[in-house]
Amino acid sequence: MSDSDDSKEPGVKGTQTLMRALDIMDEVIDGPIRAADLARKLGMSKTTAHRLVQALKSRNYLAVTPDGFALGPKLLQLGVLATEQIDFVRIARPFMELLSERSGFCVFVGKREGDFSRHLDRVTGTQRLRVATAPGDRRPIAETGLGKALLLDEDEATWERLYVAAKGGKPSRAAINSFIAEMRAHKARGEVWHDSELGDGVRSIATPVRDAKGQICIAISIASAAHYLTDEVRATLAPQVMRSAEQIGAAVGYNGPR
Amino acid sequence: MSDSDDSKEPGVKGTQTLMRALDIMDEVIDGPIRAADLARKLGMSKTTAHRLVQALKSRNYLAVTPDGFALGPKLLQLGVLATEQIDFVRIARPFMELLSERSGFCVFVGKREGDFSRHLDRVTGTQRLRVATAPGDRRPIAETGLGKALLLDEDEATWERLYVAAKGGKPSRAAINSFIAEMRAHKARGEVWHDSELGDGVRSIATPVRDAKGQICIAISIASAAHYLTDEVRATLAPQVMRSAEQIGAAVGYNGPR
DNA sequence: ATAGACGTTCCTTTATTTGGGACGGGTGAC
DNA sequence: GTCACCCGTCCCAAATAAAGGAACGTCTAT
Repeated sequence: MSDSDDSKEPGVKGTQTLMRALDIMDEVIDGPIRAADLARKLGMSKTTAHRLVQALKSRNYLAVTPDGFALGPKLLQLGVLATEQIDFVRIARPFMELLSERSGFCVFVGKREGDFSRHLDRVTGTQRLRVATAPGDRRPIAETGLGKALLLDEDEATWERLYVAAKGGKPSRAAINSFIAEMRAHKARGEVWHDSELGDGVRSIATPVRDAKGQICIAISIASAAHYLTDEVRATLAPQVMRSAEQIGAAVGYNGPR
Repeated sequence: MSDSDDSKEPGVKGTQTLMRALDIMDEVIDGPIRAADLARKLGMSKTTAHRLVQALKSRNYLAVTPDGFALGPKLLQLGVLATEQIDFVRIARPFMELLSERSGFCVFVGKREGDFSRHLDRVTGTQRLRVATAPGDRRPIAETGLGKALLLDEDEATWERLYVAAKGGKPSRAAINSFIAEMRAHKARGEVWHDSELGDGVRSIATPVRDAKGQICIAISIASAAHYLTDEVRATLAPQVMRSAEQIGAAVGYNGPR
């Protein structure tokens, strides 16, 4: 299965050897595979497949198993280091710009910091009215759409705790239950539809982005005044936001629910 | 930091392009680096470095940052998948065989399973007297040398809990304290020196193996009758066991304490 | 304004990679 | 038991792919 490599990648020229080796890596992703099978699948001679596989193995990018070649230990190392080096914001940027351009709204990205959400970056849309939230802002996580998106994987006890924390005082039982009910709806939808409780008429659509481990690492959102982001507009935009989040997820290695 | 790649790797022939690309990956491991610097460091023309870097980037093995090139999102994906595919036992095998050959003793490998340690594999040494533990055996984790090695990163409360669990009944406070004191010594040494409390005269030297995340993933041990594994022999073998564990760690991507 | 550094593109030469072919070993069928 | 088939491995001549010199545009620091 997997996608047969039909597409003639535009690929940089003058790197056939490298590209073929990386093609091999892509095949091995699907599980251990025999060198001879690689040659067939990728349309190269047995000799070439053999040579590349040996090279990859000598660098520990591949490991030998009784079932053929599998991903090697070097990838464990690189994977961990990549996690430290990768800057999710930078990767997300181009997708955010695209989303902003298409929708005309401001797009935000943020991550969780303990019980808070930190706004990391934004792309200002063409909209005249701008939401004031600036990169760097930190807000109680249960208070913002972005924050709530970051919480979709948490359990209800955590939702309650953070909601209470966000409210500072002691919200009524009814308020808490109402919040949890909303969160359930967001979770079911996979996307947060947020109306600010501050009465400033700010509305947002926020969606979590998942990393290679399937965990929520950041979230993106579109925010504007309810005047612009009407129910109707929201219904139109919601799928777009979600698609953008999915694309960013794919860019950071998310493989989809498994 | 890291070994400068001075050595003319024996490397498979007919893969210059691939090797150079992987050399680039190795350089990028140390942090974002500029294409021109890569060309200098690796002794290739700026053009070549540029071409390879572009190719790597097009496959998401590298990402662009303001500071140069960094590890890319593809590695996140591969890292996670590799974790699932990699068979620690298979990787450890050759090192265990070497250790067994050099020391003459039985070598074991095992992993943690909750509150138990599971023996996964062994290499039978030249020793006539063999320790009965067979692959597949499961023992209370605080009861074996291998198990204790797997616990070196745990806190003292956990040590106590597992010791009590291993003892079944309620060991005396003195026994518990003595166990914890021993564990402290093992931890400081980075290696477990174990004498069976079962009175069967079994002795072992066990050392944890760390994975790419620095976490203890498996442990290896040498075990034999105290008659063979005398204090003197143990002192000689201990460093060998530790070196083997370190080599296995390196093979699974451990980067050393950071 | 100038000099240096970086990223990028183009083009020719060269050396690297390619793949056919052959060998040895292992496995299963007959 | 022999035979046929498929695997991984090795060798070598041919040809293609990759190397790198040179030149350009841009940006920054001097």
